[in-house]
Amino acid sequence: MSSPPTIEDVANRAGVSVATVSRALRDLPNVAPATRARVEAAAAELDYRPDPSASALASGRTKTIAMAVPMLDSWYFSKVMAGAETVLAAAGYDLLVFAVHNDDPGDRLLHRPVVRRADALIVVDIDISDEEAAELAASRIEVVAVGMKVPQMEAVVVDDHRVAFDATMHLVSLGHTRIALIGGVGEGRQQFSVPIERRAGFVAAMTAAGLALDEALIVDGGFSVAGGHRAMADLMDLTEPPTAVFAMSDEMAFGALRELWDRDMDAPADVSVIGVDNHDVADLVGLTTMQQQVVEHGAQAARLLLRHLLGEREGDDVHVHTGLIERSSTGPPRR
Amino acid sequence: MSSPPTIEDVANRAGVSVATVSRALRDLPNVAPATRARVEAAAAELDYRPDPSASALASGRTKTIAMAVPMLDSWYFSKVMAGAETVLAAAGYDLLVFAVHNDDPGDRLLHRPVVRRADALIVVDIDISDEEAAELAASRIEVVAVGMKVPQMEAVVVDDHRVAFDATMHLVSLGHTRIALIGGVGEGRQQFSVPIERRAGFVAAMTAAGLALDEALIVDGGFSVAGGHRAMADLMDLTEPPTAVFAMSDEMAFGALRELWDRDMDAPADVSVIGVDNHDVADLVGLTTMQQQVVEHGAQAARLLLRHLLGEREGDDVHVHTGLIERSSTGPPRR
DNA sequence: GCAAGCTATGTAAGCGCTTACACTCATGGC
DNA sequence: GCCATGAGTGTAAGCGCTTACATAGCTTGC
Repeated sequence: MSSPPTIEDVANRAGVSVATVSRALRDLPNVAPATRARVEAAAAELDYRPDPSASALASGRTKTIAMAVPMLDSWYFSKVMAGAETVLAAAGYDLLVFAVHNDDPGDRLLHRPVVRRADALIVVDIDISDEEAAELAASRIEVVAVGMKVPQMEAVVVDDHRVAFDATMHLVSLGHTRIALIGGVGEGRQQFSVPIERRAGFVAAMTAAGLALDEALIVDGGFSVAGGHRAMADLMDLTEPPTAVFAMSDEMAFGALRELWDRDMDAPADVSVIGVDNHDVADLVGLTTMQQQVVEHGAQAARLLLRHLLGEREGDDVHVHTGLIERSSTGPPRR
Repeated sequence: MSSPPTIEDVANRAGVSVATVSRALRDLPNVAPATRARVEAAAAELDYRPDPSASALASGRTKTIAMAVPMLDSWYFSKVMAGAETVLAAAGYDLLVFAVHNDDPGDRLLHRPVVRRADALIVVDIDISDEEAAELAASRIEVVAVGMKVPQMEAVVVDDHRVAFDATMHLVSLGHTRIALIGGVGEGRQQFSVPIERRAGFVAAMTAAGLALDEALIVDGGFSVAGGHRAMADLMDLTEPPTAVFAMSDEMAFGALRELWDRDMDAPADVSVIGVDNHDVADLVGLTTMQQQVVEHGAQAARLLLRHLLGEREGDDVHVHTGLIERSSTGPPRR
């Protein structure tokens, strides 16, 4: 007998029907304790594990959660993924991950075969059109968003407006008046709320502080180290460069720092730099940042989803908080 | 009709049998071009996508690859994952990821239900006993290892002995004689070849250089920033601290640098530090390192696996190479 | 012109589960 | 003592595909 044991093998060995085996092994009621024990013993002896495909086909539930991210090899997404996986694994769910490139607008989530494999979907920072959101809401699949806000979809949300406002205000309070923003919207992404909200928060803070808004100081860093590097180069090439920079992510801030060092400049002596995330190495390079509990974002999304799958839908977003961590990359402007 | 269309709906609409639909949609031979076109049109009109569970149950193939890593939120693993996902997605396979904590020896891979969902398994830096390796080899599941060498299992391998030898020799060539090793084996991991080989390479280089081996200079950094930090603290507290450190990973090297800076010391002025990986921020902090094409490790593993699944098994490991990237964290010892 | 050999298609038997429904006994209230 | 009740178990019908096998129609060679 080389192929794996089936439920029938277990039933024969335990001397009961397959239905009883199915019930016993899934802890359903109406199974006599003695029978349950016999079934469990038989299953253990045969090293039986139910076939997930068969189980999914018969029950309609896959016990799998899919997770869509713009890219797999980024610090933020791997943290979110880790947080979700821990919670899901504990609940007996498996995690199917896939990348959806935000710059490919034809790539509709629901058209991905992978989504059919899952009971639910966690979307992280994916640009979703209203139309697609409606399609998702109408589908069989439960969806929870992380990071961005999509109409009708529950989410683990950061108050991005406030994060940006606070970060900018930190620079303002140090005395800066010429403050740049390194953000990123990118080509295909229209609805992606994170950069939009953070930009709005930045603008609100500048306005609140009575500071002029110079469009030349708002540049795109594509949420990557390399992008932040380039963006900072552009800023420093201006005839009147900024004295402080708010980067929408630590990775872009790293790139910005790198560019300063390339120019034999330093933070905060020449330019103050603040990021968002509290990346693992932010501490190492002394980056002031708005801390996020990123692993917790994933864990919360997973918990929210599990509640949905149990039918408890209270329709409330989960709000996660941020806070300023002051390190050595920000300080008063040079006079 | 709220539930998704089935193959039967497509068959009715196209006026053929379900068998023909199945064949037409999977590009099998012996389908008349006109019929195929009609089936494809019907499928498109209904927005039909086959149910993966049903397909898996009937065919025995899930079109899914599972990937086991010690943890999801580490730079190295997320890169490997990304490399594999890109290749697998292009071939129509989905990626199921899960964490196997190396310090839990009771956690056998084959006993994980998740593995039953997959046609094949990529294991990355997982501590696998010979017994478990044999069990895997005998199973229905194809397995490819990344990073570590397991008997009977094809792998994407780094010549870890050489990496360590070369890194150590770089320090030796700069004139260092008191060289420390920050590595990591950890409790439960007995067979995990990466630290074992790297340690051997370190020892070989020291011996080749005619240098004394001081066991006090070999410390555990657990392959994390925090662990490297602690390890470096222990080293610097020695009555005779090292003048150079070889850390088995960049993340541990970052921790080591951090500890130096905490002590108002610097690399390479006080201690030279070299790592392995060429982590995204290694460049930023000027870390000398042994470069690895980590994304490529995952991609190669995926390609190897796809070949296996097509029945082409040539039994050859894929070797990936490393090279020294000299930056500012290494230099001659202070005299 | 006909058997042999194709190609194109259909028929139907599973794949290994879950679950609605039916059934058999105990048990208990009256 | 009888019927309603409910706990424990079995029977069997799917779930939506894949695929071995059967069949029907066309070529082709001689």
